[in-house]
Amino acid sequence: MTKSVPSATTPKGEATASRILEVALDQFSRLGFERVTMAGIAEAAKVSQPTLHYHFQDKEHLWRSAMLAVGAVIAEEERLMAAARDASAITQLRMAMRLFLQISWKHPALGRIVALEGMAGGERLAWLDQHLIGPRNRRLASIAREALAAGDLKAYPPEQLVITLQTGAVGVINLAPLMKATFDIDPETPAARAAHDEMILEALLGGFLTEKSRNSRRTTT
Amino acid sequence: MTKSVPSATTPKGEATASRILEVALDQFSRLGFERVTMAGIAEAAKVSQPTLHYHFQDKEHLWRSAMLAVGAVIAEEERLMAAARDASAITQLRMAMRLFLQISWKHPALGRIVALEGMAGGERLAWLDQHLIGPRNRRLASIAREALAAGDLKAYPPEQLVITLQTGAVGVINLAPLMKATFDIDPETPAARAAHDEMILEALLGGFLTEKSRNSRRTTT
DNA sequence: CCAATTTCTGACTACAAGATCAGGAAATTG
DNA sequence: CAATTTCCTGATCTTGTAGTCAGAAATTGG
Repeated sequence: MTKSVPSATTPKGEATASRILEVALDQFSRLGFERVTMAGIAEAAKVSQPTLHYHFQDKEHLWRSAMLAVGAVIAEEERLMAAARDASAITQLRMAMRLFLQISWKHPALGRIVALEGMAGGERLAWLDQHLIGPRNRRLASIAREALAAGDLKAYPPEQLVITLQTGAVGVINLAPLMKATFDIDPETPAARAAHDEMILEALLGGFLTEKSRNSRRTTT
Repeated sequence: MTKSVPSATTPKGEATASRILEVALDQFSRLGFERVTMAGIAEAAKVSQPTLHYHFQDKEHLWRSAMLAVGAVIAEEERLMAAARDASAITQLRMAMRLFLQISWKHPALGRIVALEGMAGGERLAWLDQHLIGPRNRRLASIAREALAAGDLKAYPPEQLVITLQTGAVGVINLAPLMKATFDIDPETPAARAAHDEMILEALLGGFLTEKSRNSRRTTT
């Protein structure tokens, strides 16, 4: 679009760029776009502030680059989902939830960013919707619609169902600071995490299943 | 604490102050603290920017005042809950969820702010925890613990359970802009809202109940 | 209707943060 | 190892925004 950045061509350059991206992703996801300062990122990445502008034109570009880094993770998820395209809709949905949890633990940034921008609206949400979450969520909704038609899901609007499942699943993960403040609990603890995963897959997802599909449950890792 | 604001003593003054509060609450909850500008609030409230400083010392105080305004709503909720202190824990929990939904629709600001600050951590979260959400959540958790002991709830950590229920319940409400962007759906529509409430109370909450308590369900409005 | 008090504003200041640029350091290449 | 290119930084500019202040406007009470 604009004069593309000298796009790192040297190992050294790429190393710094990716270090910056890592820090940026973490901060953006935890604090949101405006609360993050270029100087803060620079400091955490052990570079001077203008270096950020060398590798990524401006804050907006840096944000997008960080998002695309997460995008790679989603792509991976999609790939795994595609491998199971023949399975029943309800099986795909279960698998999607399991994957969603895995990813959310490994990259909490994604869920937090979606929450932040999804509440605010605006250009960044539009970009996220177009490039990252839109297609995925629409696909999930259509799978839910299928499952509903097959009588495996209770009869609720698939879009609301999908969003509710996801927000419920990542609530505890996103709100880790709140959990700490209110209950003095760290959800990242292996025990807490295991309990959470089971709770989401059994109780939360289970609540949306019909009796029929709940009984025919299989393969639970 | 500091020299208290001339604390509105004239009808005119109180009127503007509350108009400012209303605007501030809306903007803070939708955008988060830093994305909101004093000038923006002033404009929306049809006053000059220094007026904000006249009624509320600074941005921080304005934010807190706005939060306390929501606090009044929570207090009301607490009052209603207190009236049912004799009911079984599981009944109280059901009632709490119904109230939570009602409040969330009427004052979406609360849920959004908790989400925003609960992810970021920091001083404002500490303040929120202390003044608004902490006591309430701890009480809910202890009710959940009771219900669990009574064999009405599946055996998951009550704290995580409570947060998951809440985040699931408000997900669609908080993420209204995302629903619009991705699905072109407006969750505020009476139909969508009714479907959502039913979904939360039946499926979401239902998923966490034991068979025992699910069968003995009563009074559903 | 006048004086006192509260309410509000225009003009201004201070400062934080994003962005720019000239030039130096480091790496790469022939 | 010299030339060239990439990478990085200190210094500086610019802008947006919170906050101040003197005084005008409006409101209230006698």
